Amino acid sequence: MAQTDQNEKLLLLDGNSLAFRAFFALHNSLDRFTNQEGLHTNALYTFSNMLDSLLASEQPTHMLVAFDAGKTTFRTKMFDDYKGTRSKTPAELSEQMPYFNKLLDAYGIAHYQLADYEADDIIGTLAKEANGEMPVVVVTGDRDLTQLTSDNTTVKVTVKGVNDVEAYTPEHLQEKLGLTPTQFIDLKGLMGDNSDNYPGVTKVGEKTALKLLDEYGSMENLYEHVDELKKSKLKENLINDKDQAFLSKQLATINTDAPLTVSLTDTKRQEPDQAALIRFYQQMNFQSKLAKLPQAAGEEASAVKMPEINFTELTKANLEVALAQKMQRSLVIDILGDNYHVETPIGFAFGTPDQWYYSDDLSLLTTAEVTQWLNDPEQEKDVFDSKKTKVLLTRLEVPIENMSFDLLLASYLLDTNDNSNDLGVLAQQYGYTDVQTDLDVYGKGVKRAAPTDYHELGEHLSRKAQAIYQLRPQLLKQLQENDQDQLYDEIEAPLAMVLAQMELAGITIDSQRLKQMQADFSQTLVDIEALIYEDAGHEFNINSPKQLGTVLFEELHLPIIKKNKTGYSTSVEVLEQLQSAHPIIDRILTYRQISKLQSTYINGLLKVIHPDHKVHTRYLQTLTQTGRLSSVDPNLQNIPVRLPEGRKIRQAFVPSHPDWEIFSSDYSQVELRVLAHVSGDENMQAAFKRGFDIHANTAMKIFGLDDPSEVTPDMRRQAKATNFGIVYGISDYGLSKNIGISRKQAATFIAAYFEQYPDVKKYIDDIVALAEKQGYVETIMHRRRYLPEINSKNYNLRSFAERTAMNTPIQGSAADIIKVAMINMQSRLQKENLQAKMLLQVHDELIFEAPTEEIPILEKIVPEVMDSAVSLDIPLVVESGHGKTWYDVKK
DNA sequence: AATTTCACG
DNA sequence: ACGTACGTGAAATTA
Repeated sequence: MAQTDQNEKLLLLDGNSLAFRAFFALHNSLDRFTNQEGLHTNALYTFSNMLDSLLASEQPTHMLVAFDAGKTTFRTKMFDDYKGTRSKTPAELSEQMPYFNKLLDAYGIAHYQLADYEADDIIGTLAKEANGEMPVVVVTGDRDLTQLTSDNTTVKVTVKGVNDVEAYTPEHLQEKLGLTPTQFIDLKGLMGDNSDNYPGVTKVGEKTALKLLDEYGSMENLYEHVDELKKSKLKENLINDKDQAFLSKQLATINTDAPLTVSLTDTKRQEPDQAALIRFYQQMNFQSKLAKLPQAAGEEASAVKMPEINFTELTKANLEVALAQKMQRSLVIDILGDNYHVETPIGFAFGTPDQWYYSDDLSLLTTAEVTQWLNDPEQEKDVFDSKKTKVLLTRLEVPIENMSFDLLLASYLLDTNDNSNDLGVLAQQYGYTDVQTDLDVYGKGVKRAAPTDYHELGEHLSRKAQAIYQLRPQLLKQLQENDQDQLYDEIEAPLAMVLAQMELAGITIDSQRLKQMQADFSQTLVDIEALIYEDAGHEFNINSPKQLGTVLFEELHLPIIKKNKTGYSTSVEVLEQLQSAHPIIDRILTYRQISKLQSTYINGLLKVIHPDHKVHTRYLQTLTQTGRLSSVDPNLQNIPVRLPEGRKIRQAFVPSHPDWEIFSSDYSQVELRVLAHVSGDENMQAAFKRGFDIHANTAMKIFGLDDPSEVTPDMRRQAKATNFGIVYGISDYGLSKNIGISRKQAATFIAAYFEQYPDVKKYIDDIVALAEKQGYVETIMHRRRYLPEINSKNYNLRSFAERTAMNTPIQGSAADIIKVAMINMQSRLQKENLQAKMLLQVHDELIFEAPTEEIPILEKIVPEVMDSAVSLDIPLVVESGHGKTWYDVKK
């Protein structure tokens, strides 16, 4: 036997199966992946990424990609209907198939197909040949190939998408299914294969087949003893389908003696042909792949580089010429990081495709010429992020009007999934490839900086401006086609300006108050720490779930309630169940609570206070999948309120002037009201129209009570959880876990709920069906969320998509409503000439500061504006409160 | 960079 | 037979 060379390794890929996986991995962005010739490229793109990552992780010296040769094989001769029910390969994939070989040639990787044989047989034959020569790794999307696994061969099967693989060795196969590789074939023989369309034994699926094999070892032995089985349907089926079973087994068996015209030596990897690779990437429009090529090749790539554009430096001398005519222009102002409240721009560019102007001299922005242009409501400005642009210019004390197109906002509305904050990435997705990403030009981490070459900065800024200009018509048209132009024009675009003002206003922090709390908490933490160490018998890091797990479950031997990926779970949920078991638990819970407040809220907030004594959050308007805002740096949408200790943090949020107050209004039960509206459920609508307590009302209904007085607090609590559950896309298991009842009882609740609110049930069923049919769901304002996984065969993915199909129209419509209210509110404050300022939004709540004398006015107009934001079948109810600090705002 | 935990609606 | 609530952001530890 030949000596096994430690360094040699053969990698065999199942080409067709992986091409399929690659195609469907990016199926939802199919139309974004086309090249200049209109060829779809998604499968090729994913496949080439897959190659890169496999080459890096496996480092094979030998490699071959096997493909199926055609429709007919020796198997179809044995069984006419073999793969007979396979649906036709989508045309968008077929057209890509010829290019896989070109790609592999450029990579220097062998590929092979053989008439009458499938890719499996080629792989099996080569794997056998390599036995004793070098180890083999097979990568496929098809679990059937696990029959090839041996001491020499590992079979990696893609789990989801293309990046996750499950590695099958004989040991793993044994562990997972209790089978040897040979028994796997018997498994297929007994159970058949739906996708390959061979039958196996009637009514025998994986479970039954595994049981039989566990008992009898093989199909042959099973049939020798089939008479001994006791009389049953199973026995009958086994006997009747015996021939079918053995035929299926034959079909499932991979032929490891295929008459290949290639051998192991032909699979040796060749040097990649860089020039061919570059040509291929260019033909396919894979800009990101071009960019990642090694240096030498990269230079070659940029030698054939992007088309020319006209850009020149803006100076005092050409300023007047640059802005001479009134016209639509695009404008780009760049900073290196994310925080436009503190960073200084590195440069800007504006103009039209005829001529772009750029500069890093910010003082040019404050010249009369530029200011006049920016401030002219008759001249349209196209930008990438209008809120950011507005804030940066405001900080430079330059007013701006009429940013009529915001590429970032528009693309977010079109598809929340494929949105990106990097213009370069986004432009590429829309097939516009003449612009680099910020990552490419500015770098990342400590190396992030403006290019040393000023000209290069100018080109990048100009190309970005050009991309905005060129994408505008395309995106506006798509918005119109989606019936989303109102959502853009009347909600998101004006909201961006409102948010800019709120962020700029900021909210004042009483840092003395925070520091005082900091000192108190420090002392408390030291005290509890000592007690915990005493309980444990030694010191350890309480903040480390790992160390805490060791102390609780190995040293103190407390019962293990739940595990996670890395070990024992120590979450509140678990600790609460252990509370009675040991005094250390209560102390840990207190420690956790205080240390959370200390690190996230006290220290966290102190870190981000500006010299004006305020924090200026950034609202991310284009992030969430539902249309909500999110808040970062700091997050002001999760300031503690539920527990009394944490709630005190709110005492540090104060008005910016003495004799002013904090004022706040929130919607009462918006999401359930939205549900009542969109479902049209009469019972639920009646409860809201009559002003009932909705949770008590639900309690009466599901517990079958006649009078609200019979509702106990616990019944109301359970009904409330059920109401929430419905909004989240309920399951009996989830509800039972949440309110601590049995699953069966939870199921009864849900059934009673649907009986009492029948149209809610109907709505849930209908919206899922609609999502399956059209691939997306919508809010009342036509905000869209695509759910590509709604028809997935994977139960988890599909279930998740179904729950989001139910939840998104509700959460998203509530977001629509408060956004409208915010826009109306801002103009109302201006119209009434009030000093009051809108400062924060927390999903269903708006927070203001105002001189004390304006509070009575706010008490009238804020609820008025909020409850009239949209007109629903049921009224919207708003509750308000005010006080010296945010803490003192009680409703 | 990933994981765990916990704060909010 | 299977594994579950929806949407977020930040801090700390660990790898």
